Amino acid sequence: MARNTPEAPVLPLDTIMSGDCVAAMDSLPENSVDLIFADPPYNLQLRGELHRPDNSMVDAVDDHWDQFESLKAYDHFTSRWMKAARRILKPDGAIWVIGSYHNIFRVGATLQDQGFWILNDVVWRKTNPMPNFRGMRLTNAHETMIWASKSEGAKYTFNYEALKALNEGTQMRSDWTFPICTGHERLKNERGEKAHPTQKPEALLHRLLIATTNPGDVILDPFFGTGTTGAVATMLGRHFIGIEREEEYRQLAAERIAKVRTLPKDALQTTTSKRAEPRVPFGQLVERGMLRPGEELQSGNGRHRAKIRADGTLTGEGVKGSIHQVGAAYEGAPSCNGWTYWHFKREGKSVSIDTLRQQIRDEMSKLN
Amino acid sequence: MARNTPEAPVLPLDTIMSGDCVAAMDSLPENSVDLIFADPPYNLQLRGELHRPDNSMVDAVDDHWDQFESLKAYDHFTSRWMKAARRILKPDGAIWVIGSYHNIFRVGATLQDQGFWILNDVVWRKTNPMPNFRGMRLTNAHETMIWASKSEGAKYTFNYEALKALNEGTQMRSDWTFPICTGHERLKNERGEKAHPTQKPEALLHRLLIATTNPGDVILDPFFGTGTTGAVATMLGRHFIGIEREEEYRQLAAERIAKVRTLPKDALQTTTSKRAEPRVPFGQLVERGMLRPGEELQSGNGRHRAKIRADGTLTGEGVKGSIHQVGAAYEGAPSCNGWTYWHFKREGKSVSIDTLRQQIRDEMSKLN
DNA sequence: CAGATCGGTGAATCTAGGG
DNA sequence: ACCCTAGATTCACCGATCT
Repeated sequence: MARNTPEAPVLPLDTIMSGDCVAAMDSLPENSVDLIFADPPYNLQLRGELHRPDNSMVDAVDDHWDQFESLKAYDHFTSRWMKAARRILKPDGAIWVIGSYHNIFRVGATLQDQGFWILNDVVWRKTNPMPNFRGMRLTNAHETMIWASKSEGAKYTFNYEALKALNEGTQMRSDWTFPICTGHERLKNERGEKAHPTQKPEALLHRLLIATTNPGDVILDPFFGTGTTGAVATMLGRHFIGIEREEEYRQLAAERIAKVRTLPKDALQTTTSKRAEPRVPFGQLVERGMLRPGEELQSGNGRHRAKIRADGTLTGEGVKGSIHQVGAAYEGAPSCNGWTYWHFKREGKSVSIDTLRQQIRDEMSKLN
Repeated sequence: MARNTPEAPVLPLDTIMSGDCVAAMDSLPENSVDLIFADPPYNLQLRGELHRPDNSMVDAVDDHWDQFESLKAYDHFTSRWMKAARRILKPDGAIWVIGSYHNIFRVGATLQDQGFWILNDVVWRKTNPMPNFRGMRLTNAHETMIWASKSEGAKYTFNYEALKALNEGTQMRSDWTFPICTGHERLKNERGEKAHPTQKPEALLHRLLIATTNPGDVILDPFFGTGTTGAVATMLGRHFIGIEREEEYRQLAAERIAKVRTLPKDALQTTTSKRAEPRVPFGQLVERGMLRPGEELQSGNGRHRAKIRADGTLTGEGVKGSIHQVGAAYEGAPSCNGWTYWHFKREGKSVSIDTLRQQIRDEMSKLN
């Protein structure tokens, strides 16, 4: 618990410090904060401009604070802030760091090198990531968070039951699904543009703080930005200490947090969202070996046949395409539900491929 | 393509090499394999197997030093096998490495340090992970795979359209959901126990090989285990080279792969990208009389017009140039795909000039 | 007013090939 | 090495406006 007593040196609770985060952390007493949440620059290495297929331009992260000269310079930066963070962390405290593949491997290795003990890596799956516009790679649809205690064997905080409750009674997994921060939650500047390029969703911090802190704990965020950590900490009855170099962000964060009211104790309810049935791509039946490339499907009416290819498309009678496209072409129809149209043979019987989809859905319904 | 000709040194295709993977890789010619898939040991306490960099003795010491030494040894091990792998990889080849939070950060950092260029990190979400029995942490429900090219700017293989097809028409994301390897797919030893502790599901390799290799490519797996990579590569018409130290695993893998049949060629064909299609100059439509000089084209949105000239350029509204240049100028856009932008009239209907290009391409494909 | 339509946008290492 | 040009390329969601 945080308490400013004569024994415990005074902490600047619920305030936003300015200046360089290393200097600011060095000014705080050692072994004094319960949790550190760090969202450091990712060291994205932009090349030129990127346009969407409709020719509109993508507003990319090109801020000066994300520019580093080399991997070595980034490692040096990481080492410095992490060492300062480690000093002020209580022995039983913990740290979270979020990043993408550009920086997270350097971050994770540095954590281990400094004696932190990794407890989990958590994947934030974005429901609505930005697509890969040029079709050159996979859609970058997740970010990685590392959760680590100060050292091996330390008694970290983990509210197992609370998380289990958040997850409707089954253990919380290491993959968390949330939308990116958009809409009214996204802070705007006076010009109506996004105020900060990388504002994190409050839902992410909500789960993280419920999981690994208790009411009254002190959470330090050395890259405070527009203060999501402070807003959620305040709402959940925790204390925060923010550090942010940019005056504009400090100002916005302070205004934002001033509006937040701490929830009454009994109000921390789970937001359970019922979801539609998950979409199952036909290709998954092939990947999983439920159907084999080269195998033949028959239409339910028995009139048509098509062969499965390795990428989950069908081919036959001069047509290629998805199960829906080929079904529609065969029937001369504008559209066709391939899931009910196509059948396969098992033990002499004709079975709808939809039964295989149902098997996968049954598995998936156990996930988030 | 893999071929053993006098020019290309002989590769031990579709075989399992024995011994230490570094020694085995060092015996292969440089720049010779298309893809490396590596599933290295995760365990950081590998003292017996690892060569200590300084040959110092490991005895009872404090935890921190012990952890540091073991990280150092693991890094050394990683560095060695990765360097050997890098030498035999073709300049336009790529590597995949799979791991968990115990080792993946060290692996990723080493990849970057050695000059590999990360293309994506991919999360394998397990539908049925082992629960965390003690309730002390989150259920560890995923593993991380890193996909990297040999160097920045290298021309890696990525079958974008095939993956999009596998995902039923939308871009494949960086999170892949599959069950862990169980049931009949899981190899058993004579005692009925699981033969290998970390056998990977074939579905994972199926997607990975469809995504980043072509039929005939050579895939090397330095930690072959029970040969999932070899089994799936064989099924998909790719070549493999396995390296495995344990006699028992080699034996099981060989038996397993011997039972696999390569899929027929037509099942292996996957959806291709337009980028791979032969280039057709617009002027050819004019030369062939499909469009006539002097004829007018309209933009798809109906707002603009241009006249065709005999050399296959367009003119109108004070602009001259290629179909792309004039479209871009009209729209005030940085670029424009003239093939989809421009339309002509036939029998009262507006038809995209791209349909004419397709006619020529269809003719050309018959010449092969 | 409900529903349809349209425009905007998000941590991105985002082209290929010929001269 | 650079320069230029052809031409390929997007998903989920939010909010404002229109019907």
